Amino acid sequence: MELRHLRYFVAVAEELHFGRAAARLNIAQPPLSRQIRDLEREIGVVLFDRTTRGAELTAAGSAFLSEARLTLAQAERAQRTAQRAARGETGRLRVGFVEAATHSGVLPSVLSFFRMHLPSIGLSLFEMDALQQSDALRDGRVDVGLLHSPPLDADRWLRVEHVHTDPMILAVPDTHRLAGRARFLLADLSAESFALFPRGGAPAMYDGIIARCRAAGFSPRVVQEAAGWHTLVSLVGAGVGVAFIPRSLRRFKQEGVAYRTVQDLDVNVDLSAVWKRGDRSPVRERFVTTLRAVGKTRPRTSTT
Amino acid sequence: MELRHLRYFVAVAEELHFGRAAARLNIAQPPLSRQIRDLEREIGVVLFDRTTRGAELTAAGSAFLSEARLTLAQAERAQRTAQRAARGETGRLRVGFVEAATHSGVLPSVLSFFRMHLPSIGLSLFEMDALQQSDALRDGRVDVGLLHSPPLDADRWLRVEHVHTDPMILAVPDTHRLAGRARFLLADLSAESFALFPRGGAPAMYDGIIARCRAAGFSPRVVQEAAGWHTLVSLVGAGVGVAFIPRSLRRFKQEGVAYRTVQDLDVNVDLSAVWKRGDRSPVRERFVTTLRAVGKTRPRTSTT
DNA sequence: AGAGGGCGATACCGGCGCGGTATCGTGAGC
DNA sequence: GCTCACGATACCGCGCCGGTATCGCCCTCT
Repeated sequence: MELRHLRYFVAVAEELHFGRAAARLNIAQPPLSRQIRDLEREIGVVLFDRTTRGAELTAAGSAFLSEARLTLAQAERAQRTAQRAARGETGRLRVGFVEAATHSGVLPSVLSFFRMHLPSIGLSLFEMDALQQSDALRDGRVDVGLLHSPPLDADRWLRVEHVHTDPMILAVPDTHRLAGRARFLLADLSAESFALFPRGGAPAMYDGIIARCRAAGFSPRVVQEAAGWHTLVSLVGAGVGVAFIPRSLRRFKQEGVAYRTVQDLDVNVDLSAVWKRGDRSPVRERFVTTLRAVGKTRPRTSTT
Repeated sequence: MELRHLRYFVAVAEELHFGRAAARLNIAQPPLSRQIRDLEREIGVVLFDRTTRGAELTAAGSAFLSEARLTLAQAERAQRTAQRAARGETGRLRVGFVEAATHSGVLPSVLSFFRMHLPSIGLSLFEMDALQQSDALRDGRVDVGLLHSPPLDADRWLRVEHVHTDPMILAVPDTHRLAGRARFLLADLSAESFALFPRGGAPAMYDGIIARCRAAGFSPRVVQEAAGWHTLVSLVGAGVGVAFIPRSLRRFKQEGVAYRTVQDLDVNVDLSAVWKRGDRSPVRERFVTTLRAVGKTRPRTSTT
């Protein structure tokens, strides 16, 4: 039995007339008669009572008709589903992301876009640091990662695309002498205590900060390491010292903490998407495309 | 797209290996590769990533797989449904019947048999007299009728099959002189008042009764006509007179009514099934077959 | 009652497509 | 670097689908 038989059968069942059905199917009447006969022989059931003025459904034919319609509809749906999946309009995507993907507004924007325009895509979100993302990508536990700086061997097996940039600013206790000054330079921080993220999470950014400080004539005294930007801000609020944080965190108001721009810092917090080389998943491509569009529009709203 | 494509696709998706899938399908590998390629071209979607060690599903292929399985299952179900309908194991049957079909036990037996062995057949029951059944059959409102005597023109367009026979007995008020006698003859009723069913409902039976009475030397004095055996019994209970009823109604105990056998009455209440000539409905055939079987076994329990 | 028309079935033919064999291209593993 | 395994490609033959011509039947109309 083939779908052709079902299509022909439904046509005859609807017309109750072999000639008209054949015309509708753009074939001649004799082949149609033969196909119906073959169908009847194959399933071993007489589907039509042939009369001299047309054809009428037998009880079995009637039962078969509704099931045949369902089958054709299901075949149609199968085709459409595959096409939608190929266009990345349906499916599932597992995303690993660092905290900054959230408060930079990038991830929330993408999520709301997907919920709005691609509701039949299921997004699974996993907050993890850069190393965890690397492992998860390798093991196939996530399809795409959002992190600050890609692993060192990224070129070998990953594709990386820069998505978003946030300038670094300084968080200081609001009782701190610098909180009272409108503008100051990196060199003014030479005597401060710093809370800083561990180098492993984003080596390039870490090294960039250290290099700028050395250029300003000092080596920062790190009194506390902590992963997570919010944690750093909390440490500043607790009086541990000052901390470099992405500018988008300014929206996070913390008791006892003021945010200040360091004029000559010139270090950025980058956000990049990474995925396996050769991954042609349309949903992943759709996700990255959306990230790209969001990265273009986001900065105006999130960094002002 | 044909079911063949889906069958082949599912095989490859399950084996993830064109060669093994081809072996399972009992075809060679190259035609299989071509069919899959044709399928991909037709729906415009790449379903497999071919590698040198086999094949793996793309995201779209994965989405297509489950839908393709559903389609094949639905096609299978369509076929089985038609076959079951052809064997009369599923479908709907509309039955017209006279009251006696119920209390003779014939209809209840068939109903319980269907409920037990053919639960997926829907039976619709319509109590109606012989004339109504004739019209309903003609209009296609019912598929089969159960009545006492078929319409006069039955041979032209109906098939009739005798199903059940019940001897006629007499219902008398229990205060009646005859109620005290163990045995009596038809001639003993010559002076009685009779409640009788209208001739239209069962002409043959009516005429039979009249003829037997005349043969016994009298013409019955009908004081009340009424359709429905239960109604006749009620009239007897009300003292209107005596009435001929089918023996199976003895089970119906009515205040003030006694049932007696008239030794030389020898009139039967027949029950016949009727349906349209040329109706090949398997469910109807199944119904009549069951009636036949029940008619064989019923008499022992219902008429004793 | 006979002729005609409409319908599905049958007979037969031609071309396409399915499935076959032979072979190639390629990537992985020893 | 050779070999092996796998899918792709090339080409062929036959079966099946769809075509035209025609038949047989039954209903209708005159």
